[in-house]
This record gives sequence, C-alpha cells and structure tokens, in this order.
Amino acid sequence: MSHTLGIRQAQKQKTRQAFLDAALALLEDQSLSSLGLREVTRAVGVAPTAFYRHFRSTADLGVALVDEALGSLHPMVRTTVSTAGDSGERIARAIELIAHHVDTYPAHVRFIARERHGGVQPVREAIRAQLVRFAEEVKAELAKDPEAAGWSDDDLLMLAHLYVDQMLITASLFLEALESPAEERERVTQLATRQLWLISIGRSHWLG
Amino acid sequence: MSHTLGIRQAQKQKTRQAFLDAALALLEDQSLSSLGLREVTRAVGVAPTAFYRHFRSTADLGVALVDEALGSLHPMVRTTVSTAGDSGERIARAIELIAHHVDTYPAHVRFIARERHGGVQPVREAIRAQLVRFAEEVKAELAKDPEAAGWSDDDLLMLAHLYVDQMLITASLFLEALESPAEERERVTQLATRQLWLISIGRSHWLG
DNA sequence: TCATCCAGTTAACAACTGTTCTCTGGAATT
DNA sequence: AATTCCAGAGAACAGTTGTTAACTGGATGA
Repeated sequence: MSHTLGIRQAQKQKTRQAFLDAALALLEDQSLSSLGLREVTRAVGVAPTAFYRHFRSTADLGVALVDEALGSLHPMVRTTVSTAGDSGERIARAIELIAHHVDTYPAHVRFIARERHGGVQPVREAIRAQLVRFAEEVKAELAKDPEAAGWSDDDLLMLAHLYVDQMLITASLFLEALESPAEERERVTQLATRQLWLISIGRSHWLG
Repeated sequence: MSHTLGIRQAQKQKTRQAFLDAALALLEDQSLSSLGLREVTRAVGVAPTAFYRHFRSTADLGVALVDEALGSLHPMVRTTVSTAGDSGERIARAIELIAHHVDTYPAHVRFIARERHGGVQPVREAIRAQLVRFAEEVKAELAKDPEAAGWSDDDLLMLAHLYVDQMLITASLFLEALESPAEERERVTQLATRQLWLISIGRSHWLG
C-alpha cells in the first residue's frame, strides 16, 4: 500500500512541515488571527508566494495544525480511558499521561487551548469536531465498564464531555506551570487528581 | 463622596467607553492580538493619536475590558452560590443566571473565553487573577454550607475551581448556541444541569 | 480676565501587509 | 530525448500599520 514518494512530493511535504513548525513557534506569543502569511514564510526562509502552494490562507494552515495536534491523539485517549486498575490508579495514570504530553508537545497544547475559542471560525470548528470525536470515543470506552450498567446514552456522553473538558483544563494548567519549579507542578497534579476523584465519586453514585 | 465630574472629565470617560465598546464589537470575529489601534479609532470616529490619551496599547485596552467584563460580576457569583434551597433548585438557578448573563452580555463572555488563553500575556494574567478571586469567593460561600463540615481548605478550593471552570464552560456553550433554536439551548441547559448534578453528588460523598 | 491645561487633530514617517502576474529550473512523464 | 509539470522566486501593487511631532481650541483654576 505504501508508495515511495517522488523527490518532488517529498520536498513539498518537507516544506509544508516547515510551515507548520514555523507557525507553531510563532504562535507561542500571539493568536492565529494575527499571524501573517509573510511572517511565516520569513521564518521558513522562503518567498511569500510559496505559501500559496501549500495553503489558501493562514486559517487553512490553522486547520492543518489542528489535525497535527489532535489527529494522532485518539489512540492515546482510548487506551488511557480503558486502562485496567482501580479508579485511583486510572486517574493517576491519566494525569501522568497528560503531563507527559504537555512536556513533549507544549506548542501543540498551547495552540489548541488558545484557538479553541479563538478568532478564526474554521479553526474553532475543526477543534470542536475533534473534541466531539474524543467525547464519543471516551463514551464508547466508558460503556464497556461494568460501572456503566444502567446508564443512558445521554448520561454517558455527558460524563464523557466532562472528562474531555477536564482533560483540557488540566493540560492548560500543566502548560502554565511548564517553567515553574517541581513544587508547583506537583500542586497542579494534586489539584487535577482530586477533581477527577470527585467526578469519579459522583459517577459511582449517579444511579440511585 | 460622589463628585460631579467636570465637562472635561465627563467627555473623556465617554470617549474611553466608546473605545471599549468599539473594541468589544470588533473582537467578535478576531483576537485581541490582531486588533489594531487604528482599527479601533476608525470605529469610534476619532483620530488615531487620540487612542494614546486613554491607553498605552491595545493590550492595555484589553486589561480594561477584563475589568469591565468580570469586575462587576463578583456580587452575582456570591449570591448565586449562597442561594437557599436544595441542590436541584440551586443548580437550576445558577444555570439560569449564566444563560441570562450570556444573553445580556454576549460580547463580554466571548472576550473572556477567547482571551483567557489568548496571545496577550497581560490580559491572560488579568483574567486569571479575576478567576482566582471568583474561586476564593466561591470557596468562602461553600465553607458556610453545613455540607462543608470536615472539608479541608485545600479541598474546598479544589471544588470551587471546579465550579468556576464549569461555569465558564457552560457560558461558552450558551454563547455558541446564541443564534440556535430554543431546542439546542435546552440541550445545553440539560447537559450543564446534569454535569453540575454529578459534581454535587461527588461533593456529598467526598468524605468517607 | 488671563494663563494653563489637555483631549483630540493634522501630517508625515518607515515598515509592513496580502495578492497578482511573470518567470525559472529541475523533476516527472511520455 | 523531448515535453509537460509545478514548487518556489522575483518584482510590483495599493493599503495598512504604530508612532512621532507640532498644533488647536475649549474647559479649568488663579
């Protein structure tokens, strides 16, 4: 199924990736709606007009960044939710995974948090669509759990959205604490753990 | 204590308010980091240089907008949390209040949601500071409740932050559904109600 | 009444923006 | 070997941006 790309296609993808990387770096201290096309090409070291060979606009680039940041995250979420163990272990493992992901891809996380409610509509919609997918996947995993017996589909999806939002809030907190001392990062871990713990208590007493 | 402003000061405040209003309108479909100084003065109908009589920069204007959007909200939050009645009534009343606030000040809510993680650091910090205040106030109200007996300060603050974040999530959902049919708005109400309900269940079983 | 103050104006600046059209040189196809 | 293709370059466009300096004229306070 895999086909070795020609020299031409390979070089094009390389340049395209350079655009994505440069944009992500530039977006560390500004929003997508203020990101200029020339600004990006300058950072890549390429002529302004080359931009159009890859994207229609910076909004288009933004949508591509959403796919890069969230597209490859679905397997991780599925396995995280479906991990075995008691509630405490699962919560600790989930938060650990979030913290690690923020450490590894801080710029991606920042981009998603920033543009989720940002000024560029197509990007907002792309993020929303991905988060809806996450919620549906989490719901599917939750449904497998024996604890979900007696739960309606609506309630499962409600809980799934709560988890997804909480995941984003936690990621955002870890991001803010990226340059902070270990003590502060530990504080965030404790906070997120107890919040998830409280939700899990609410979950186990939902019926009756 | 109140002193009638001179004609001069009164006119200045009027212009200043015109800047805030115009900026808020322009920020409906862009982020603060892309808001131009000239863009705002053009909307107000005033010379570009007049801007500097009121603000150092658009970031400065943004901080002023944070105060306008959140500064006057504290009394409302306090009374909402401390309202009498059983859990169900309090939750319904809180969500009703949020929905009404989003209807009344949609631009303010959009601004806060957008710039909370936006590209302008001073504005992010101003919002964060206000949200911390909200959490502390909610915590103080929660502490009065007999249900809070046996809770540590840390746990109360943890719960307060959970409530504040949930409030923002709900407000953002209502905002997205502003132009939607009543059916969709009802869906949001149902979702937010059950999420708050689950949290309140977790709260009541937190100890033991 | 007269001098001071100051919100807003006017003009000008270099620097920047997105987009168009034309061109080039090497890869891809025949 | 000859032809087509196409990622990127180059130049030019009309508009825009933030910031400066020097100004005007009505409100203010002595």
